[in-house]
Amino acid sequence: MTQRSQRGRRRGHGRPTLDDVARTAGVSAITVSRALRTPEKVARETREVVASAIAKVGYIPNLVAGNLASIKTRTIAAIVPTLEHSIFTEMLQGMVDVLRDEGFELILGSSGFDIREEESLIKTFLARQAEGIVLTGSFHTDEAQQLLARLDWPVVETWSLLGTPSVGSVGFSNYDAAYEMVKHLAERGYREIAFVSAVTEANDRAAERLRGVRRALADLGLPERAERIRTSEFSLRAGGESMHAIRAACPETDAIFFAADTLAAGAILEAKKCGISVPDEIAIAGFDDLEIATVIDPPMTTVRVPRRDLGRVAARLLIEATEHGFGGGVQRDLGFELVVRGST
Amino acid sequence: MTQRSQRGRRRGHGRPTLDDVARTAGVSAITVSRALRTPEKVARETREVVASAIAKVGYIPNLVAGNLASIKTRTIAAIVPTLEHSIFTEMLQGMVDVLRDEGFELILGSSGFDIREEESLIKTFLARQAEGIVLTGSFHTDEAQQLLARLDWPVVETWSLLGTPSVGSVGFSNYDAAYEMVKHLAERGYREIAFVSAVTEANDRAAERLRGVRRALADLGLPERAERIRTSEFSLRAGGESMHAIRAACPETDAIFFAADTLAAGAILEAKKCGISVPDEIAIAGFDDLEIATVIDPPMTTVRVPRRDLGRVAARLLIEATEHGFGGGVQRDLGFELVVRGST
DNA sequence: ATGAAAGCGCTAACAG
DNA sequence: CTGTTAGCGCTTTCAT
Repeated sequence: MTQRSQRGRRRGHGRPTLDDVARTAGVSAITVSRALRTPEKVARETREVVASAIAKVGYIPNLVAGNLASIKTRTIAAIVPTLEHSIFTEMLQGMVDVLRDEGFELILGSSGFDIREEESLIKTFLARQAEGIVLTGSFHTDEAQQLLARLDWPVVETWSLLGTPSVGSVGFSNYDAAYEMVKHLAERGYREIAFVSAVTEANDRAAERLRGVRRALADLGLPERAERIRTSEFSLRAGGESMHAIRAACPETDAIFFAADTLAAGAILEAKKCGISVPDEIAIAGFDDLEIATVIDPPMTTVRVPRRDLGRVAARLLIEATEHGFGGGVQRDLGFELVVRGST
Repeated sequence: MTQRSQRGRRRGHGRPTLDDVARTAGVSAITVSRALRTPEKVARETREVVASAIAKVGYIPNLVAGNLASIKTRTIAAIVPTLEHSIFTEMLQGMVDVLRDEGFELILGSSGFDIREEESLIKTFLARQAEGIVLTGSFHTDEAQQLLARLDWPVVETWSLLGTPSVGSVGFSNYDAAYEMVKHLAERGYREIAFVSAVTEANDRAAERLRGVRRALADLGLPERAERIRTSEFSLRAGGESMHAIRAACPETDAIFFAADTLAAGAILEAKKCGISVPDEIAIAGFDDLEIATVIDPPMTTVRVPRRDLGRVAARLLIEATEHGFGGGVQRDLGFELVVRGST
């Protein structure tokens, strides 16, 4: 029927194609294509013939060819800083949940908190024709930013509301959240407050939280001391170590606000181990509201952030953008919630 | 030059193509392609002309077209049960690390511990021409198994060594690990041992661990009581609840082996809260060796598993298989390590 | 070192 | 409801 079958294959993987199905069903290729993608446009009888031909030859559609022909890939890319923090993987789970429902697939990249690597991943995902890209935060390389702007590629930023990505931002105010926490600590009577964050360079979330802490300290007339503003690795152990370091440098410190529950939980565990009473000797606050915040003793005051919804909303925005166009760039403030528990 | 440019575009996304670059560089499309993929086969001078043409028109390669033409996608798919357990996301981080180095991309699926959903994801990833698939465990639907076998598609199974996937298995013996832990508990003098696992249906890892526990109890002449063999949700809270439930049903229980550190940690935290002494009143053992096992008080006896390496080795096996063929199916036992700490 | 021609396997466009 | 034709944008094959 086709040239290919008469001359024998010269390229290709040798697996059955639409043409093979069409030939054994006695219809044209486009009819098979329709039977698969828009069955309602194909006669019931034809559909059945096609279905059995598909089964007979063991046909599996080649979406790469379909994607090329239709200029649509139904693929969304996401770039997260790491797969080792559950806040990001929970967001990804939210994304995957809605993408799957809508027939999209997820290509995943992990940048290691390095915006140069992020840029490289973006380029790869553009070449792979991802129909949308989800980024973490709003801080990227100039080149990445310019590239995406020039191409007007659909982009959603998450965890922050500071950027102006083409499709939109889905996040909350890291500044406000940090500000609120310091305010809460002040209201509880703590005056010698320390702040520990994990990564800060090229991380606008961390930078905003720090800014919020500083502003709140200033507004509330509380002392800010450089020895009490620290960064730390991301681990339970590092949380405990930071606590000790701060208490060594500034023994009068009465509260520590950690920018991640993992750090704060590490501090609470370490405090217990050393017989340091929380919150009497030192108050501890976290950020994220991981499950451990609820079961640790004392339960931890923290900031609840809607990580799974971040992913869900980001995915929905992007899908809608690819299907109905986009413009302007929306801002979805999913908010945060100060959760006060016994550790402060 | 081309038909397309003379008649105006009728399809396509309108972005610059290889032909556009070729035209502005005054060379043929294939030369541009070579300059990009095998620069050493193109004259220095030509390369430079091409490079500036690429910059001038703002060309971005379309890998979908390239993939179709070359019948290679440099894409690997992974299906994990959930993105909410760090053991799986750490494995994924390991995969991503080597895939990226080798110029492969990761398409991600999350099955929700449902092998029917896994089957559906497999079909999608086949259609998307993933060059290899990484699965979790060796228990899949019959249809999925038959499909993969019939197509002889490159598959690696992780976390288990029980299956016979086309490329190989990367895991450890869940049976032996559980057996060893019970043996350890017995050696410590515990005789009334409980076992709590998370999901068990369609989960060969959990099933093997249970089998190992039973066999060990029998071999060591220890009592096995149905009330002490439980399944539980996966959370810290559920770990604590399971501990209480077991102690209520069998007060003589002197040790609980949890099939996940998260459960065990929840039990230790809850025990402390209730003034139950670990390990004196009840010993607690876990599985995974998450960081919390090292910082909790008392530190937790557990089984260390090489999650990151699981991903790395799986990725390498698959890449090698796609590049140099495969046959037989190798077995990579990455082992486990019993880590004895203060909780037993 | 460079090019022409012929696909890769599918779908959009336009009939009928 | 079904078919024909012409690509989608790239790489393979075979020349030169």
